[in-house]
Amino acid sequence: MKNLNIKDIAKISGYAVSTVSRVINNHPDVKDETREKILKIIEKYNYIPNNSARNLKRSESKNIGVLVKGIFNPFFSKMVQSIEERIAEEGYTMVLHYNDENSDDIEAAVELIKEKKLRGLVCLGGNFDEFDESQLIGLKTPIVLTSTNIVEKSKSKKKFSSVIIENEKAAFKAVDYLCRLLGHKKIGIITTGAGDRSIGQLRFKGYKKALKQNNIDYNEEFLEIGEYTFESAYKAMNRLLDKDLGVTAVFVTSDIMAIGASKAILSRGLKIPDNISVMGFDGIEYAKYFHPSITTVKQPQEEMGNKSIEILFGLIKREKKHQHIILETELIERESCKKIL
Amino acid sequence: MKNLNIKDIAKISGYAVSTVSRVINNHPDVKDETREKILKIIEKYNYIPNNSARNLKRSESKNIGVLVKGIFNPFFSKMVQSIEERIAEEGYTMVLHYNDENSDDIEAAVELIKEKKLRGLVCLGGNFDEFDESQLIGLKTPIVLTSTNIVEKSKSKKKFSSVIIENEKAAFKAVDYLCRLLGHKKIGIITTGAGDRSIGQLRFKGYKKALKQNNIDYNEEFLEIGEYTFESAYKAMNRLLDKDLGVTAVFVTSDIMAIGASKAILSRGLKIPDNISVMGFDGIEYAKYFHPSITTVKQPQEEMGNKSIEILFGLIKREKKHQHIILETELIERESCKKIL
DNA sequence: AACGTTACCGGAAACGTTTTCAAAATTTAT
DNA sequence: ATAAATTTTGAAAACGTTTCCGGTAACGTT
Repeated sequence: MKNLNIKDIAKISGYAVSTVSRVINNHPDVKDETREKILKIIEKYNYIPNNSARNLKRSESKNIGVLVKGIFNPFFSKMVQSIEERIAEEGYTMVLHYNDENSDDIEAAVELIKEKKLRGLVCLGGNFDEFDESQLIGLKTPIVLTSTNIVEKSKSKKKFSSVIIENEKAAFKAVDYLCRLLGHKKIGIITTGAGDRSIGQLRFKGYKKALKQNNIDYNEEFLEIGEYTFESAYKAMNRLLDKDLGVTAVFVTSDIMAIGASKAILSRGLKIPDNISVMGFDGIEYAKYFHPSITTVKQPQEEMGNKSIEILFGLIKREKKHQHIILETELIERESCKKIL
Repeated sequence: MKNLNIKDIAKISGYAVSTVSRVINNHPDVKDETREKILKIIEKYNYIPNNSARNLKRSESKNIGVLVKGIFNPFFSKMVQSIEERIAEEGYTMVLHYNDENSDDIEAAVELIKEKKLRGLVCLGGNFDEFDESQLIGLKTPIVLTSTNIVEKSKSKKKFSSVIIENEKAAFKAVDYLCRLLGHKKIGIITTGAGDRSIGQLRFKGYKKALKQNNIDYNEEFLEIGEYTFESAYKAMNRLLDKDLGVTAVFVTSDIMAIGASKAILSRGLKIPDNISVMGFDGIEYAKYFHPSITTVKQPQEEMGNKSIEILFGLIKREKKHQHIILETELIERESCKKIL
């Protein structure tokens, strides 16, 4: 029992192929009565239009790409999930691609678009700062950059959309909280460091700014660099502790890493927050269920995902123009930070 | 500068369309010299074949579906990632679909296959026990079921492949360890409970069997049911604790849940493992970095992913038949369990 | 009654490939 | 050298849709 095609349906129903086509695309030019009839037959014979043929004909696919940077960060998993939902709802299909830590993101994006004939692309994370916008110039495929280090270039014609948080500002908020409200003076930092304008470095800037504002000298001994993994942060924290600097707090620029760092602290028999306060970043669920639960700066994940896909569809349907959206973060006070005595 | 098609390349190169087609599909029937020439031109003009057209013509796509059950379990994220890699390597594209907790998995699978014209499908998790194999009967699309509750039906013609662990046995191992090696007698259990033959229930059986083997009576007060989330396990553990049964250990049938449960214990000021030992299941990375790190039964995630995709490609290329593979689990001793005094 | 509109429908030409079949070119055998 | 076998190529027919371009039928208007 091979799959039926539109011709079969046409034959069975007694109408022409074009009419059947019109009903599946619910084109207005068809009488209600015949629409009914044809739909009934389609239903009965369980006919599913061949997508390749459609796409070929329309020379466009119903594929939306999601390019996610970095391995295994639950921060993204959640977003991917809700994005997939929305994509499916709209009748599109999601093609997901992971991009490893050290590959050129913009290149991967362009490649993906061309190869998979994408209708749109959302990039989750990654380094998109100093890329050459001219690479995007031929593409009519809309791109939205989410949770990246992009910064709005004032006058340039927008070739993409973005939805981001202000990393520097958010980091400032976190560290300022540590200094000003909780009275810490010796604050370590564990961040990530690929590129001068990477997210990790942006957050690092916020850290320094907060120190300065609170009249604390920055000491580069307090800085350790890691990657977005438990393990690397665990090691980084151990290095920091080994230096015996007497830090009373540490700002870790991702929750995953904050957990790794906390584990290192706890494993040495130190107490959180009694001996050291730990401040995370991201707002993943894990952080809440660590013990002690981790104080963090929450990025509005759901909103970021929703907004991104909303913008993307606006673009695809040509109802809207490119936009740059900045979302607010929220400091969530939990158990891992406390006032210094 | 619109995209070139095969005709353009043919024209430019001076060969016929069919010859160009042969070189892109590296068909043997073409002289090395002309292959070279044509490849050079393809390269130069950056020609990418139109997938829709190919698929249409070959009446098959290069899409491989991955249907993952349940929301947000890092246990799966990792597998998805490595699966995606392998799929991409083979020149296929992954279409990922999440299936929520309470939908019919087999139905979703069949739907997905038809709609997206999949070349193969791997299902991660889900309930596939008592499904009607006849639903698969028309499909030539190979399916491999991974990490599901499927059990090999002896004589039935295989309509699918599977790669699983023996849940009951693995759970037995965990609980037996608690009883026999560590001397616990009052052991709570938190598991999941959709359906009588769900994974959670299989593990529950292993729990009961271990108790029996160690001459411990099963008391149904010791059982709490939850879902695969931190939150639900957190609550379940609190319910269990509220009953004041004097449990000295608890077996939680997923690491995510074990963490939620641990958090509940710790939040009450109880110590792990001094007051209560916690045994997890799955072997996700987070369990290692929780404090105390959680003793668990590790499923070989990477191997499961690799094996699944290997089988799938064997099937797609018709080099192999359906297989049912059972992988071994490993009990990883960490800090959360200790001998009873 | 004749006309112009409008609503609905059908025919057929694309879309960009792969593949079959046969022809042309080349090699090998005689 | 010629024939036979082999390798390499080209022409053209699909694959299953969408859509343009007309055509018919039904309707209202004068």
